[in-house]
Amino acid sequence: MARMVGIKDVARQAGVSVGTVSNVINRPDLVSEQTRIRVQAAIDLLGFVRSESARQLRAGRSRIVAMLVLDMANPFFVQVARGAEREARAAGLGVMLCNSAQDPFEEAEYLSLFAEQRVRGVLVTPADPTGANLAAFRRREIPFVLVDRSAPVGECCSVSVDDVAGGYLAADHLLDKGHVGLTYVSGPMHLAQCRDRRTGALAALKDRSLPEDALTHIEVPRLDVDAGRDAGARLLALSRRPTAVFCANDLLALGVLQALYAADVAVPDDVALVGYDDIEFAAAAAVPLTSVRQPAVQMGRTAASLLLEETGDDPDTHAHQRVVLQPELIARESTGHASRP
Amino acid sequence: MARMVGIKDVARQAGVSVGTVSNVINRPDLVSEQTRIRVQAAIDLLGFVRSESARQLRAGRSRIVAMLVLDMANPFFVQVARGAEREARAAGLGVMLCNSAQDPFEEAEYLSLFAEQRVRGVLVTPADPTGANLAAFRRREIPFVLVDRSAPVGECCSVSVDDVAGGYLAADHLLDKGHVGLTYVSGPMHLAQCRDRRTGALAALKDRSLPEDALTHIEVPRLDVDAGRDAGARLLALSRRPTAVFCANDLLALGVLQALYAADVAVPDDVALVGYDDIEFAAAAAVPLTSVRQPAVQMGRTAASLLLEETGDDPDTHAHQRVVLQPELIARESTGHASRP
DNA sequence: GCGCTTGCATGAATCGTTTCAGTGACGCAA
DNA sequence: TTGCGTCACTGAAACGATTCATGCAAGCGC
Repeated sequence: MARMVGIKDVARQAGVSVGTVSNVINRPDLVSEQTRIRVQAAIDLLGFVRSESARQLRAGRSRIVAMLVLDMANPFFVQVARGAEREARAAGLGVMLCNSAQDPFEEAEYLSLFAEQRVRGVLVTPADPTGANLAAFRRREIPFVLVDRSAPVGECCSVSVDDVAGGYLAADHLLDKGHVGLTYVSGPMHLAQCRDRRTGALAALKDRSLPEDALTHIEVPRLDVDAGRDAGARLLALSRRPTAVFCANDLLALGVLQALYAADVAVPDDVALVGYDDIEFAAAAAVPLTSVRQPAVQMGRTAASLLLEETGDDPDTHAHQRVVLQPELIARESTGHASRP
Repeated sequence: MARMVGIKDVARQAGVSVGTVSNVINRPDLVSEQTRIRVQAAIDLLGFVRSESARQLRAGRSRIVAMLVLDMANPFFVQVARGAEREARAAGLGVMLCNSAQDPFEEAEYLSLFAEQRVRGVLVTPADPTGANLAAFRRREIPFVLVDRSAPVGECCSVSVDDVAGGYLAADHLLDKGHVGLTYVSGPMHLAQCRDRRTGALAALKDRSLPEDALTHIEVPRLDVDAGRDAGARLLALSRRPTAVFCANDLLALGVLQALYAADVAVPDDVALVGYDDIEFAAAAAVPLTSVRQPAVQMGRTAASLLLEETGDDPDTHAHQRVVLQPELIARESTGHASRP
């Protein structure tokens, strides 16, 4: 590979100093029109591309923000990423998207990669339940924003969706349809997500004076379609099969739906089903899925813009914020049409 | 933000020269055990993180490979990315994943970002049908590998899947089931993908001495679920509704499936349906989808390893390769069980 | 004791930018 | 003419690592 052409080569070619070339690129108003044109011509002729590493070495930080998500196989996170990416790119920053796959070790690896890269900041949905990775990261003083998690106190910015409200919406909708009990299918309860949605569902029961045990609970170890199929099988094996099911996530719901279909249990006539996230595939399921929509794109956008503010030119005006967005119920066929007494 | 601690600070703290610190980090065997320990202690004490920009400024290239995919909302590409990521990370390289969203302009933006970053290389599924973006990129002499496309000649490496074979598999399977004609639902025919799969389907017809017009064709502008729904509506409106449908992509197939379901057309009894890619949601559809599986993860892995070879320590031993992987048919319920006469 | 090798450590040069104090040249007012 | 300000440009220092020629000391054989 031939030696890279640098700013010096351009300067020689155009017959000016390196400083002038730099000015043409970064502050063209300081340069006379005629020199500007000459330098620009030299740049084009030589095919000069400025070295980002050199400029960030000087600047002390890079023009990249990193994003670390839990599960790229879940379209929900892809949406969040899309929102964040759009916002960051509008501000002229590159986005480095990475997948921790819920593995705290991978997460740690990536965080130290980001530290070495001196990224501008990080958008992260933490995978490590102990918080040790983030604590270590905080020491490096690289700004980060929690995504889809709410921050403990005012230690950092966070953007999340009100999961209690979402759980309430889902349960309330099912109760509206006339069901008097429901089953909650969730992932591990050490996830705040899963806990909060259950809390919301319980609140909906309480508001109708239904007892707490009107909510049965099936817990599976992961939040994907396979786990949903297992949950479906367990549902079908219950002595009293529920008439209403609320899943902590659309992937689970799709798995449950498939298990029910395979067992010839009709949705929504025999069992009504509600998912969570409103991913595209929820609407596209053979029985379109009622789901709690999270403003995923907006979450990504907001997170990115908080990060941009925190890492902006006057950093001290920034106060950490805790943004909580509201979910919305999207009713579709999986919870049926008529209400039953 | 306090000044970053640099290698000089570590050197002072440990009472050695900067060169020695660098050696401790990069070639520990050149340093005596006792100095090594002392330096390591200083590193830990000060929380030193080496600056990647400085080292890549010296080294002339970065330790990041970029990956630019067409559509991150398609789980197929997410799988490919996962394979590539795993391979690259095993070699100690970071992966920067970006989404061109099929927009040639976005693609160009990203490619110049990569050039400025002096990335080690790029894995790319091109979005620009004219090839102008890549041609411009080639001039910068940054190695790249085409993913899910086959390279024109020996100009660069490429990894793709044999789409003609895939189309053949799909059509052959439907014909096996007793159908004597089929409809092909595809995206824009300027995509090689869509063309080749059709070619394969035609070959299958020919092998059974069926006429070419036994294949009808519905073309939609994009390859997503929405477009699939449209295609489904158009299918239903046909005067002679087909008994077998082959979609160029699972997203299309899911859309078609949903449209059929909404119109009370039974799958597979009234219409048999085959998708392409075998994404997770294909198996999870209410009628599990027969699909042509592409070895997505392997494609990513292979592409990454070709890139690693090309950018390795002795580059001249590298000859561009054109790897073509074979697809596989996964039969599920959407094409039914029994054969019909 | 001398020359030789070996093992460790040093410190300056280097990578490609940005930035900033300085240098001329020029016009204008005193 | 001198002094001053403005404009366009220059050239060198800095950023933080890696690398390499060099130095120094100790060990070894003769």
